[in-house]
Amino acid sequence: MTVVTRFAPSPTGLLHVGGVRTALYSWLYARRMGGRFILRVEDTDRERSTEEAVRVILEGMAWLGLTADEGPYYQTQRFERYREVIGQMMASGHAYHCYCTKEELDALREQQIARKEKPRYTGICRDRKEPRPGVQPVVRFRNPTEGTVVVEDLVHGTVTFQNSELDDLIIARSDGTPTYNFCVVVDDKDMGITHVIRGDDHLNNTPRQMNMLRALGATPPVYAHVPMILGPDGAKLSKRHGAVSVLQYEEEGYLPDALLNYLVRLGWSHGDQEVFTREEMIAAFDIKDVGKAASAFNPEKLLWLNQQHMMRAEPAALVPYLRAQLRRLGLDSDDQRLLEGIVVSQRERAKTLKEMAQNSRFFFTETVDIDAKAAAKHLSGAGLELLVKVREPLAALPHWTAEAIHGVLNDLATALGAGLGKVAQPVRVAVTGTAVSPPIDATLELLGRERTLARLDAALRSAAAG
RNA sequence: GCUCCCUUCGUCUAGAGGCCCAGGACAUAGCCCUCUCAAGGCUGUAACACGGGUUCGAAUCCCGUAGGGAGCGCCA
Repeated sequence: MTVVTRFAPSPTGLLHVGGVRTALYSWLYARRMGGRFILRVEDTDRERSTEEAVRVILEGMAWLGLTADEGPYYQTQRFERYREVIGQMMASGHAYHCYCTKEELDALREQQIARKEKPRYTGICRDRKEPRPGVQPVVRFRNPTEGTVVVEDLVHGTVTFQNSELDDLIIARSDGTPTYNFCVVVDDKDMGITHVIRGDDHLNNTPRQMNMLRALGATPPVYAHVPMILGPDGAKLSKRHGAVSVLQYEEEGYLPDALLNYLVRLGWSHGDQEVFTREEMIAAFDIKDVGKAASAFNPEKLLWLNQQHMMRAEPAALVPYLRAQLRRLGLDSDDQRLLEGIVVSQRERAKTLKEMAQNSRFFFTETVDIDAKAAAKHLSGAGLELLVKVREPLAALPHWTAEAIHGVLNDLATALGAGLGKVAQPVRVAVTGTAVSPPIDATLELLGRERTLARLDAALRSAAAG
């Protein structure tokens, strides 16, 4: 049997890492099993659903490369179908009209809470034959009153619920629109979902959904309820910590594969392996290995993984991401050799592509502003003399390569009886404006001879002027 | 309140009765490497929530306790 999974977000808030992880697990499982992955937008709550949230879902999934084999489907476009199924259930007696008013139900709930009981609908209208004048009824599902519902959950194991704990939930509001738990059931059945992988906040909904599925003559799918993600502080994900749109991570310069890698390891592991390519994830992932406990989001580890992915990637593959970040800084270049060179020399000193772009500004500007502290330390008397001494041999180099540049600086250091640092730092400051950069030889090669010499001259001039 | 779920280093996890005085990773401390910053290497600090059982033997099985979470809506 072909595995069919789905990701069914509701566009009432922005897609964040919690949602992404359940999407990832569903996607991975489908890929691993050679099945299909469906995207379904659960937008039945027209009040709270927003276009912006839908956009983030679609763009976020695209950015992450979690491509769906089917969809996106929208529940708001399936109302016809839901009405039809409600009709069937009414006809078969699996559903009935309930004429209790909201006020009556609220009162009932209050009484139950006062009595320290679990608030629930008691089935007042179950056997009602006549309509109640002036009240638009809702439709309720007639839940079995006895026996148990057993969920064989792939992550939690066997979970048993008593039917007596379940009440008759509303499947259609008085205005005729269907409710969430009902739509899910109809959709999962119609779309042939074989494995429902979702947040464990839905575990309590599962027995009702299974009962409805059975009432419709369907066999319930296999369920896997994955734990939620907590903020770094161990509390529920908040706006302040982690509950931001996934697209925020793109802006911050994270690689989609790194985010996915981080998320897949949050609650799942495969031996001691920490870094996974997409293919490795697919090959190694099994929903059965997912842990049961909620886990805290750790931004530092994400950062580390992002760098690991940058260091392992094909440099050319990172160029488009780097350019996107550069453009944000108002910089750009189509010099592929330069961009790849920057990637190679900067990726071990940047955790994100944003940081890489920021650290690489000096490659793209005509001139540089020299950091005052760095100048004071490295461009004082001795430093300036070095700039003078290094200028001529650099200008005279037949081939402008890192190797040749290294030779010049090394020879000079030897001649002065000093370490390479004595020579490299003044040059670095003059040329990059700061005391930190990739190795000086690689930096100069990428920068090019003209700009190197021009910056040495500029540094000497401004020192003379100042 | 009721029902359901969860509990190994600060964090993510390995561990399915002896291989564990608990392993890996991030973070953190120290050292090494070194032209800066990194990256990398090495070393260290650091955990089985608690209490009872079962067993020759328990992080692993059972029972409680505590703590955390979710659900209980004409929200999803």
